[in-house]
Amino acid sequence: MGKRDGQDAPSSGDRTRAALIEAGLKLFGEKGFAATSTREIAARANANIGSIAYHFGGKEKLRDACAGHIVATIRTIADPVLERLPVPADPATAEAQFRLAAERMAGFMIAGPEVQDFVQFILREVQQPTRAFDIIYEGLIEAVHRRLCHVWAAATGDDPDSEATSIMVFTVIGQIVYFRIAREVVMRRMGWREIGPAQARLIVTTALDNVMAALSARRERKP
Amino acid sequence: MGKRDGQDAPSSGDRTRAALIEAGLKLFGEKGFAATSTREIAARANANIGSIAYHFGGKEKLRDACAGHIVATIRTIADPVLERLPVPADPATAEAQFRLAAERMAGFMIAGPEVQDFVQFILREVQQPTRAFDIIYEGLIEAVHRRLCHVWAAATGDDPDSEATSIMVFTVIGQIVYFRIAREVVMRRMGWREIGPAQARLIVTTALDNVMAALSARRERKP
DNA sequence: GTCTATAAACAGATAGAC
DNA sequence: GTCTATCTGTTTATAGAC
Repeated sequence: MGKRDGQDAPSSGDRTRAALIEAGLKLFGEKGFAATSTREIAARANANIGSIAYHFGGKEKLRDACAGHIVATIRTIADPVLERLPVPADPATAEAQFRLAAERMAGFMIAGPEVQDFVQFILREVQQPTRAFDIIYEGLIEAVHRRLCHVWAAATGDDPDSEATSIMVFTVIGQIVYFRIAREVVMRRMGWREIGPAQARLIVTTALDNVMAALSARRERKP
Repeated sequence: MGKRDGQDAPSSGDRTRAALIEAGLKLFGEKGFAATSTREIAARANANIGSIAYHFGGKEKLRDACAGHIVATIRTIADPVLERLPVPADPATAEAQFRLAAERMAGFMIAGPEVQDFVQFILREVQQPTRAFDIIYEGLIEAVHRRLCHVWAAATGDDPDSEATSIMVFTVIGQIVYFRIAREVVMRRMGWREIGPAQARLIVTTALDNVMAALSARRERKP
């Protein structure tokens, strides 16, 4: 049943299971958990209502499974750079790596439509945490933030575990995440009909200018 | 009936109406619109279920009324500085005013428990706009952002209506708003049990350092 | 494993007594 | 204006046929 390793041909049950997770992810992210009915999820997954109880044991446990799927998918891609790549000792190299990481995160958050479902699901959990939040926090958010703290510290000479460094990194993340959360506000105020590549570039450039200005200021203060 | 001016003693109907708005504001902000039942709202307001239909015409229109109440309440306090106070021509004064505005906004967003219900309600609308979002955007968000753009422009010499200025101001707002939205993430990562005055001070100081560094960098580039 | 039928609880809206 | 009773539809969960 696809439980021994990832090489078996997916069984019918596995396919239904995956379709339910995908549908749940999309709908929970789009409309919220309470506003999404199990009927709607089953319909989108081309499955029946009973299958949610059969495969997961209920609506809430489907949400947990969605969180697990997000963590597993992203870590498959990100683990090499998140856990194994050494933090550069040279400040200039660390700065370049921090810049690159911020750019990647911005691309992920603002533009990339492939992972839009992931981002919306995560943001809802961040704003209103459930058990699914624990899964995402422990499996993803903490690792990303910790990594960024160490790279930032290598670039500035600060202590990677200090409160100041942690908060500083959060302000960087905040600048990026805000444009996803307040997407509608930004579009309306700017008169944009979408946040496409051109708009994302302006946003990322501005945010990175801020980050680099803060980084320089911090380095000058402590030379 | 309290419709002629604001000086009449509030009638029984007015009191029920106000209690329903307050309860709706709180519950919609806390749990979300879909997850909140009209029965729950009526119970919290010490009113009956029928009163929501009678006073507002339904659950959705109660949400609109909540948005209207937020706009009216905040503008009563903020209008003098938002609309009537002239933008300072002197860059140094403008900078000080921008700094003060950012501090106020941070206090409002992060600490102030009096308006916590307002903030949570607004953030939900921002993330998933309904008709209530239109009310808040047009009555509040646009005015605040426009004002900040003009003060920023006076401090830097930039064009207040340029895209660059608008986005720059959004990155400032984003740094502050993020700590409210991702409150749980920050608390968990920092090992904080609350974001009280001491924590808020650290956050605001860090964010303002960033803003001031960006402002200086921008001014040096264009002297 | 899939799918249908149904149970039991709950939703929002409304009619009508007071 | 308040409050109760009730209508109509929807919700999740489950039992059981296939």
